[in-house]
Amino acid sequence: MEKYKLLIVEDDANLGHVLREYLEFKGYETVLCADGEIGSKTFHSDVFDLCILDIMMPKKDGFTLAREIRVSDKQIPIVFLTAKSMKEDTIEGFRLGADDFLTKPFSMEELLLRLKAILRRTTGNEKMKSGKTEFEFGNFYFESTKQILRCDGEEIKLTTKENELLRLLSLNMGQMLDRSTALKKIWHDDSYFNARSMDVYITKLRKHLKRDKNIQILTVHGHGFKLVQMN
Amino acid sequence: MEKYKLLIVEDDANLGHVLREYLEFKGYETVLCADGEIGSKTFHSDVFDLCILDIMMPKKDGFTLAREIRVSDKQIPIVFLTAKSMKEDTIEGFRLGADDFLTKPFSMEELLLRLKAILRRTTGNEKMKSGKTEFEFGNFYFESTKQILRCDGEEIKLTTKENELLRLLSLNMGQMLDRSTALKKIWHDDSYFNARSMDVYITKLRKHLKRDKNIQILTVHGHGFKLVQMN
DNA sequence: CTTCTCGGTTAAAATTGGTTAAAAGCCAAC
DNA sequence: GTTGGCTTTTAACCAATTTTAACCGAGAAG
Repeated sequence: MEKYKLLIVEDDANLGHVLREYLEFKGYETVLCADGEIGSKTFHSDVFDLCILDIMMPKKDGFTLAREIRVSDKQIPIVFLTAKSMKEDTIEGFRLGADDFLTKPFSMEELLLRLKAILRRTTGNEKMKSGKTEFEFGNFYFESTKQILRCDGEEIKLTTKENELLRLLSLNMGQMLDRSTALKKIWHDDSYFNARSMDVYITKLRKHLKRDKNIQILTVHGHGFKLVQMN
Repeated sequence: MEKYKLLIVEDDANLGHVLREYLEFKGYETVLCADGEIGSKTFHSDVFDLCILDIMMPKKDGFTLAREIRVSDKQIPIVFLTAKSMKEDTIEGFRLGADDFLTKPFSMEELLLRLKAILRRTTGNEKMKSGKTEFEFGNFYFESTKQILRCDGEEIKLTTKENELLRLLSLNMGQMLDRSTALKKIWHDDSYFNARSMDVYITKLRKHLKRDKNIQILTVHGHGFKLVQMN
């Protein structure tokens, strides 16, 4: 059984520590970041199922971070923690696609209940992201831990980069995968040459995916790519 | 029952001695290092379950050491000891993925409780690392203390290096083993020739592992290797 | 329609890894 | 000490992966 992976961004070391301890004890995998900037870097270099963001933080506040996160990921649930129950905050937060709000102080039990509710809701749609390693689409069966793409009994061995790129595309099946998101997660740097390199790998993947013409990588000009099933 | 193995890095000889004495009495195996540099060397040449690092130390402070440790091992729990309850320290520590903080003076009982909590949490995920000497995967049974790899009643005698490399891979079954981590732990130095030597041993291990085609060493280009079970 | 940017494809270059064999090192028996 | 067998390192060559480069075409903007 896979664990959900949570990104916690909280500058109060005590609260952060307590959150982390409690949620890990409850069976979640967590990554704790001490401010918004670190939170941003961490988000862009890993895959999470949910984000818990404090609003008031040094360097980069929770709303700004959420806005950034939404650019790369339209769906990931975001829960805000806020010290005062300011109405403006609440409104702006929901506008950004917040999935929940907790006003400090809150009980750990309450947080847990809400997380469960959100994950139950979203898991229905698209399943756990972080731990997902096997995908099925068209005639393909893709096992990313083994770096293997199967198609009608045939076994295609993928190289490391092919594998990572196809995994990101599969995680976002039907949705657009942003160019710079992919570059940051796989090449760890969004530069001209890495972008060209990524194009080369898109070509390679398209060649592999030719085995089922219903599965295609569409390009969203100026923004990214999208893995889709045509039927 | 195996013992957990703790790395203690503490420059105060008295405190270090007390810590060591107490924790060994409580059933842990410990290695005590007197400064950050020795701590670094020791970490890279053995396998531990948890690190206890003093922050202020001569030659190399605890944070710098933690940063180094995190490069090779993203998971190992790190507990910091700090003389003053400086907030900056705390924040920087958590950023690095600290699992706990203790401000001196602390009671041995408190330390013990916290260690137990952390080890209970992490042992769930990935089991005790340091003391594990026997592994089972596919048709193989690998006894690293005896340097023997068994497969269907057949007994393959491993050389020292083959044995150490297979042990590291087995400890990280399914996860990537970083090239430089392996080089530091087995060859004690990450250099060009040692890297080539390691490649030779990967070839040797692959030959041995051919007996069960479901067990494979995958290469993660530019980063390392991964022992996986294909079914 | 023209121009400019962005992406697609292919091939060459650079880097990294795999395999084999020979050389060097080590250790124990004689 | 010397010999012989085994382990480890070095070296050379080859193969795979990734990056860079060049060229071309499609799509957006004016």
